[in-house]
Amino acid sequence: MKKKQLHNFQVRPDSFECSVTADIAVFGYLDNKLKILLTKRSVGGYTNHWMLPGGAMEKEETLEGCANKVLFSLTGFREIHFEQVKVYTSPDRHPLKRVITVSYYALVQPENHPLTLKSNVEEISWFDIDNIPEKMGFDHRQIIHDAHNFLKNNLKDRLIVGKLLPEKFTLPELQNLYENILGLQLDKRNFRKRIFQMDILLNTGEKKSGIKGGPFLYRYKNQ
Amino acid sequence: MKKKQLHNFQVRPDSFECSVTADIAVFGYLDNKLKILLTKRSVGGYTNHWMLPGGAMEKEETLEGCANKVLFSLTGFREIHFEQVKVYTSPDRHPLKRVITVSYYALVQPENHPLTLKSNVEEISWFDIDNIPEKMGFDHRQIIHDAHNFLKNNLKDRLIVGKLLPEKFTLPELQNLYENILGLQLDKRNFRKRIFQMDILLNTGEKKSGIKGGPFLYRYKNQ
DNA sequence: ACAAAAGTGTTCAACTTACACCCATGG
DNA sequence: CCATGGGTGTAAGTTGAACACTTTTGT
Repeated sequence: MKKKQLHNFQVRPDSFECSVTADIAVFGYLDNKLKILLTKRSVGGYTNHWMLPGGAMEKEETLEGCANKVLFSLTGFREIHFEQVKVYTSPDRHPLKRVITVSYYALVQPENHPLTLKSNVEEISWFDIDNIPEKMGFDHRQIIHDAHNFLKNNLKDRLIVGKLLPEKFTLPELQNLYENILGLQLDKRNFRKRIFQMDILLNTGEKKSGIKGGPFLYRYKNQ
Repeated sequence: MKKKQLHNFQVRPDSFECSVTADIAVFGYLDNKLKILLTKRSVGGYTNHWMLPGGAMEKEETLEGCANKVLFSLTGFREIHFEQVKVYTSPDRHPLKRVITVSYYALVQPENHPLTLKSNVEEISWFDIDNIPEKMGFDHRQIIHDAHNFLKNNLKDRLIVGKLLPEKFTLPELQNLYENILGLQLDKRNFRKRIFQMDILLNTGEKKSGIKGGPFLYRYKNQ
């Protein structure tokens, strides 16, 4: 006779276990477009699908540590700052076994992070955020959507987009980045006013050449 | 010879697994104070410590499902709305084994949810949010702190505090609730203006008796 | 009738939005 | 020299903050 399970949800040695992965939505800004970094893997499930870089947490690491390790391993990117976005726990989200995933987002400058093919990666590429592949592995389309929303919301209060631009950039470049993230047009004068009020930029005095109008180059204050 | 692990973080059948729990920060509003619901368990680790209601996810359920089940089992509360707050993955956060937890927050009216001692619960009680026990189980002190911040931030844009009040309430009661969550004093007239602008309240025409001044009772619009 | 709490408007400052022209540079 | 994009200011509307007295009810 099957023993009726007591309603005791304390963790016991034999509590159910599953694998845990970190999936990282790396955003970049390239060709005046907000991009997201996707890979095709040469091993595992979904080998023919684009997916976010991600991988399984191991015994002695935090998920943040895992995210760092995995991202380095799949892309070579190092010392990237992450933030948690959301947990996905649908029982059938992974074809092989029960796996829950935590999504992170990160911002990088593609110029400083050239793409190289590391082992187990078949393809790696930046995709326009509003033009990602139709069929993606797992629930990564949803994860990207949620991460993009998270980024939009963060843009409003905190100001975390420095990482997406090279050290020196022009104000129109910064404005275009904002417009890309938010998906809307901003007024040039009002945008500049807001940015200057924040008092976070330093005019280097240099002008960017090759562009009509001769825009000044700025960089973020502090270090 | 130990086989060197390839840097392949794909999920495999033998990928590391751990238990996953949901911990729920249930907020209530009682005696004009914002409270959080804590339990002492009669089984498992930390039996002498207050802790958040929570428990382990099982094979065929989502974490949200788990949170619902666990909360019902430990408190009898049903059909509560949750939102994810954060994931905690420190390898040594649980004394028995590797366990990661996802925290949720929920809002209830204590009047509608009388506390009863369910099985495996030794004590259950509402605690003032700014006067929680010194020693708590696991990292629950941190989790409560993060959940409270989450609630504060949510209060600013979305308006999700209806669940903390009885169906009919006075504006001073609502204001006191806001002040409790935010931890600051608000101007009566400005508060009323803001709330009325939102156009979410309906004046029932009734007055609450037993209180000098004879305040009107309001309720949220729609259903 | 007195004490306690509810209810009510206005002013000022700060911020947000809309809007048009001149200047610098590249071709 | 002309086309392209960069840079600048002001006025109107909106929002947020400060502030005191009258009305209602309980005791």
